[in-house]
Amino acid sequence: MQRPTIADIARRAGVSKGAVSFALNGRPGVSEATRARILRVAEEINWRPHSAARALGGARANAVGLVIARPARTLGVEPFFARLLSGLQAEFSSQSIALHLMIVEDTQAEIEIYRSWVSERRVDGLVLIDLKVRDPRIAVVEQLKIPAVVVGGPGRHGSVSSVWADDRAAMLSAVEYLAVLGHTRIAHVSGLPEFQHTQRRSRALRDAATRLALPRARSLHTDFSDAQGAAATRKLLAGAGRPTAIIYDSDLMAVAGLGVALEMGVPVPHELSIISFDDSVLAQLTHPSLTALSRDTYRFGVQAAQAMMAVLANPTKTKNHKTETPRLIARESTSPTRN
Amino acid sequence: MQRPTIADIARRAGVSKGAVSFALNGRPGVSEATRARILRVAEEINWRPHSAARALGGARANAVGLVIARPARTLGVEPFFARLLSGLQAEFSSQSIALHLMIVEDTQAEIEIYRSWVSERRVDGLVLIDLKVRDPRIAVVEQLKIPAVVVGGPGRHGSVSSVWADDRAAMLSAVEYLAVLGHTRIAHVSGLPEFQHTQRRSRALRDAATRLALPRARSLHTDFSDAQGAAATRKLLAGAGRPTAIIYDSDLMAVAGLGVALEMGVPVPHELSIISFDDSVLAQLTHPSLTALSRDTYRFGVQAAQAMMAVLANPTKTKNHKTETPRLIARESTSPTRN
DNA sequence: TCCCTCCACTAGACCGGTTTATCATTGCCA
DNA sequence: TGGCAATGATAAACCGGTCTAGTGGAGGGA
Repeated sequence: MQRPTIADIARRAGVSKGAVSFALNGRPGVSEATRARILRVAEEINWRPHSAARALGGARANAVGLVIARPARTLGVEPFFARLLSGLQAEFSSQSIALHLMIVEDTQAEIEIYRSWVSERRVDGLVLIDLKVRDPRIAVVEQLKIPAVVVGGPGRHGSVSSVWADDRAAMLSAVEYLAVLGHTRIAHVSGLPEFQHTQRRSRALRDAATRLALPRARSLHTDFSDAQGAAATRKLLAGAGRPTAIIYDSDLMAVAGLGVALEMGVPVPHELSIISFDDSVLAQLTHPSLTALSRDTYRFGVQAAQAMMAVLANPTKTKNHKTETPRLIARESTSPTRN
Repeated sequence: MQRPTIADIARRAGVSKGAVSFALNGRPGVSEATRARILRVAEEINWRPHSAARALGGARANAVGLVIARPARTLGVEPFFARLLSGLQAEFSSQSIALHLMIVEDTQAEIEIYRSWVSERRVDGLVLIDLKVRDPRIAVVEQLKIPAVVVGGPGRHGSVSSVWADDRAAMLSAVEYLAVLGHTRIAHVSGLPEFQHTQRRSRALRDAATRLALPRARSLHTDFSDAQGAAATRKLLAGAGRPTAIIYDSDLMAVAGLGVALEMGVPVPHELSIISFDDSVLAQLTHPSLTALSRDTYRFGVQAAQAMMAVLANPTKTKNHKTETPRLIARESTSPTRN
């Protein structure tokens, strides 16, 4: 027999298709005895649901969509994505939900994909990452009426649930730590300025600088690449009155920056302290190892997935989940100023 | 109006559903004039195909499945996966094919997922990675009659297409390079022994050792984690007659090994040369930077995707695609022996 | 005993496409 | 002019489920 269908089950069990459907989906309408018999027959002939047929009737796709709008190569270089992805997937897997993944060039293409996935019923929900300032995707998912979770709030994301970490508090703790060590000239090599988390970090730095009366606390924007991270470092270290401490928005850039410093003959940590705003093996394997604002990105992914499943279960109830604040792990790349 | 269907188009264009279907799929059965009119109406009411309805009729799912059977966390740590994934996805995206991704615990679970995806028509094809010796998945995909591509042949993968790199030649080039530099005690910190590529590399090392009359050419197996890479290094360096060169099966382990060597006071490259059997920023950012067998993993992913699409286009025609052989890029971690 | 309700189950419509069988025209050739 | 094939289009079946309206029979209360 080709692929068994519920009609086959119905015939063998001597009942109707409807009864089989009820039995297989655990809903009332059949007696326990009949249900057991139907389930046994289904097992016997190794029946599997046909997702397409189910979806036609308006049922779940059992998949969640994730679109990444960055150059495809960065996915491979940036550890953050891979770890987030594995956390997301691990949690979804436990509910047999697959991840529908696509990498596109820009936000406009991302929105197109959302529209087509939703209209084709390919996914039950969407996970949005890299929340931007005035992000156009928010309006789109609200209009499409599809359950969604934003990774990286809180911000203006309307009625959409979010999962976020307190970047501001993390940045403040890093600056205060450096201030206690005697640093006054602190620089920040940040990511793309249109991202909300980049803005929050930059703003936190400015606020802390004002409060602690630190001069020259400035943020240099990059595209998150190691190349631009290195270039920013070179620029910072070449100028007069160079910083005694640099905070990098990713471990990749921090490692690149460390390389530049050593290459330029600036000893770390003796003349330059380095903090990475993200932790991974990368930060731990360098010499000196990097002081980092550490959080469990894998777990962050797990929490995002849980938030998604909560919204799927009850689309009307949205919520902002605050996750653990990245906390400073002091390693070898920071020390008191010599002064 | 709710979601427009072809029935809506048919009504507005004054034709039948069948004609609309023919027109939209560019097949004969309608005149050019009618086709143009139908397409215009479809455009007007912003019609999108309903993938589920299509799939019911036996059409394409426009998605390819990838299951990774390793602990979810390694996906985030191992740069190889992420780069492969981005290459795959980039190529698939160009044909609007999505990647259906799932991470599972073991091969058995992986096989279960294959069965359910295929029977639910969720995917048009499968990409298999981490080919093992006598891999049970091969028989499964052949039995399921689903187009598949194995990443990392050649080996016993029956009628399934494969994409592979010549690990053997790469390993030989690395060993010969070390031999020319005067190294005679060469060790190999490898990955899981059940993987075919691990075996090919170990065997190539043994063969080269025999041919070049090198004593003590041995392979130590690990699980690819940085922890086991470090442990293997510690073991190698602590013993008497320690190796003067170590080849690591991944850049992650190589970086971890480098850390151990420096920690144990073994200067690199003066007393120990290190080669990484995989290249990435990781290998380039360390000090000293790592000599590596480099290949474009992103491109490897692109080629795997192309092979997949070739099989999708013509399932009967399978082929083994050999990709570029990793070539040695000499950096700072290798030098002649002092002798 | 009659009527009503509840339960277990059935028949069949339905979801949105694809595909096949059929039909009406038209054009061509003998 | 008749016969036949090719063309353009239609109606209806079909894919494999879900879901709703409806049916028959058992049980309970008056």
